[in-house]
Amino acid sequence: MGYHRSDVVERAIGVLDETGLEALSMRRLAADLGVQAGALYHHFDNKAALLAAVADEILRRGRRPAEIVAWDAELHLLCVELRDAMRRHRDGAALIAQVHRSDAEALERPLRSALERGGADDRLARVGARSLVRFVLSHEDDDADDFALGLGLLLDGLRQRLTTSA
Amino acid sequence: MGYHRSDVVERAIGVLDETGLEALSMRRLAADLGVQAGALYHHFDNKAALLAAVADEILRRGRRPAEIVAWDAELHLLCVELRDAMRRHRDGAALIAQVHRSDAEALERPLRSALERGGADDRLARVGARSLVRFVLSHEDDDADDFALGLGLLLDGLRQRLTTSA
DNA sequence: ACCTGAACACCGTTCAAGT
DNA sequence: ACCTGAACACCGTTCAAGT
Repeated sequence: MGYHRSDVVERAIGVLDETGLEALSMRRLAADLGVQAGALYHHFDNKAALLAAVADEILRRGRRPAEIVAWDAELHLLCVELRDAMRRHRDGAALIAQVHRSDAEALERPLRSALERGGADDRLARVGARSLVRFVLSHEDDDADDFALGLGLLLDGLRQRLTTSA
Repeated sequence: MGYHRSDVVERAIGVLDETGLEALSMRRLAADLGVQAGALYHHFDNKAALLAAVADEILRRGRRPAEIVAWDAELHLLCVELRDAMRRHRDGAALIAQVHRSDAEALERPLRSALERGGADDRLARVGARSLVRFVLSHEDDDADDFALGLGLLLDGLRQRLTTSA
């Protein structure tokens, strides 16, 4: 009766939604799966690796199909996509923020690409992508209008530096 | 031989600097003070209250004298002050961010005042202050130039909404 | 008033031993 | 290959009992 890595991840998402990030312990998850806590270490090096896999899966499920839009509209879409994905699960933002701390690259790359497409140099692309991702991760609880307003501040700041009056 | 609330806070800051937030446990702190862990609960309701007192003290020590400057310069100064205070201690940003989650008001109030002075309505003042505080708290590790650039994005976005072409 | 000692109900992680 | 059982080294919090 094989149970696989993906089963662990799915059950972890279940525990997350039911009881929150704080209660998502290796022991609790193992009990939920009907195994000893130690057994999980055959599938994941440690808890951080498990949480990274959970965050990955949540983001994967939230991915939208590619569209061809202007660079600033693309940034907006990517931020909304991230926000929606993390809000689909209890403590989703806290989880993704935690994982993001040790792997910022994955989350920021698509935003950096959009910024470079908009004419940003390396530094502005890096700083802009980072600011946007962190903005989204830290505003999970805000209502949609406040989120849009705050995001607009950053996007306007970026437009001001990138728009070649045309 | 009385030891007081303030002694606990000061030793907690010591432990923070020496070993980081993760190692700052009630047990570790108590051992450092030469008492049992339970004794700390005579001075603080729980760990969260202790951490709040520590964050308070760190911010208090970082406070600058009041100056009379333009609203946007004030925002800049407040953000730099917060950044400097939190960077003075190991995991300072993580600690202050944690405390900020359950008491956003205290940290955001001075920024909101500056924004209102600049002509912001309630909503823009609230959203702007929140975005700025969260920006600062999430960029502890960045170098000063990247911080200034990211902060500039937000400030420009705010100026664009508040400057009455004069 | 303040503290000890001891308990309660947890953690993440490791690892010999089993199948 | 995968899991159990048990251990190791921790947590935050409570509370009767002591001074």
